[in-house]
Amino acid sequence: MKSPTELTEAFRANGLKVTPQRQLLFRLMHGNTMHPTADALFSEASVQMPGISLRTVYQTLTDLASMGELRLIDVGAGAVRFDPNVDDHHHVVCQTCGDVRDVYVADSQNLSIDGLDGFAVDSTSILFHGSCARCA
Amino acid sequence: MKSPTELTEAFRANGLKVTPQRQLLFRLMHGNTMHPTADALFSEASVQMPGISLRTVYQTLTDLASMGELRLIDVGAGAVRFDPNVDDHHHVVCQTCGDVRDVYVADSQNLSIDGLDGFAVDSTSILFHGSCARCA
DNA sequence: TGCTAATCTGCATCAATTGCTAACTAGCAG
DNA sequence: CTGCTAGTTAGCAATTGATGCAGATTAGCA
Ligand SMILES: [Mn+2]
Ligand SMILES: [Mn+2]
Ligand SMILES: [Zn+2]
Ligand SMILES: [Zn+2]
Repeated sequence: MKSPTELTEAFRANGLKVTPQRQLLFRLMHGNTMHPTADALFSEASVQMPGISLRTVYQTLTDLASMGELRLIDVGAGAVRFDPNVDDHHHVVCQTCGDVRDVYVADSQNLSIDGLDGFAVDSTSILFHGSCARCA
Repeated sequence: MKSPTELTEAFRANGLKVTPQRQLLFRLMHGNTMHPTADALFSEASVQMPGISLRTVYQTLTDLASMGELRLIDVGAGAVRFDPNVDDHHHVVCQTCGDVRDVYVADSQNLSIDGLDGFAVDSTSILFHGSCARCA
């Protein structure tokens, strides 16, 4: 994800306005490695800006995602996670505490795959399920 | 997934009863490659057994899953899919029509992975997103 | 044939997300 | 610096997928 300053530019360039709510979310997401849910972000944002709406959090995250600044991660349980890391990477989720961490997989393109005939693949997501060090 | 006859045995062995509703669902799921949702199965089941409850469909599918006879597949949009194929395999989903097909990935254990330190991995799911032949 | 624990149905509830709209405001034109 | 207006926000309703619950029903055994 771009920096808050760069996002300010990018939003205005797209005819979108830069509001205090959006700037706050730019800051909360920038460099965030927690893979937070919309609701978790809403809680954090509410500390600095009481009265901000959960709806606005969803809205802004969706905007950022459609601009390619965020990725949506579905770990198969509960709410979707938002990820400012748009590099090619994958995830591991702890099935006990729900923590999500980045995983980098080399040669994920060179897998020997059977069953993709007729399919044009756009993207691949690899999700590891397990137990983190703390929950071991 | 075991055959309807074998499941009848297995259910009784576990102290579970074998009802007409369950038998119907055993039959509908056996060899089913559609990766149906609970609701899709409910529709199919309702044809042969009007009045069957969606709640019963969920219940039975959950029972089968916890007996290891079914796998739950989350394709990241809409409802969970149920899969009688419990072999080690993965999936490709058409982002247009939602169709899900089996994919077999060789050497998925031998991936060169960075970021799993401290994590004990139980399972890995690989999901390919794309466009099927019909929706191309 | 009768008993009883398990099951089924139907409805309430829940969690996550999206739809809607009146009030508000960023950002530009004058 | 003002006023306008398209875009945004807050708050609440609605939707979707799934689970909780309880009274009526039934499989399976004595
Ligand atoms: Mn990530
Ligand atoms: Mn499958
Ligand atoms: Zn953990
Ligand atoms: Zn398709």
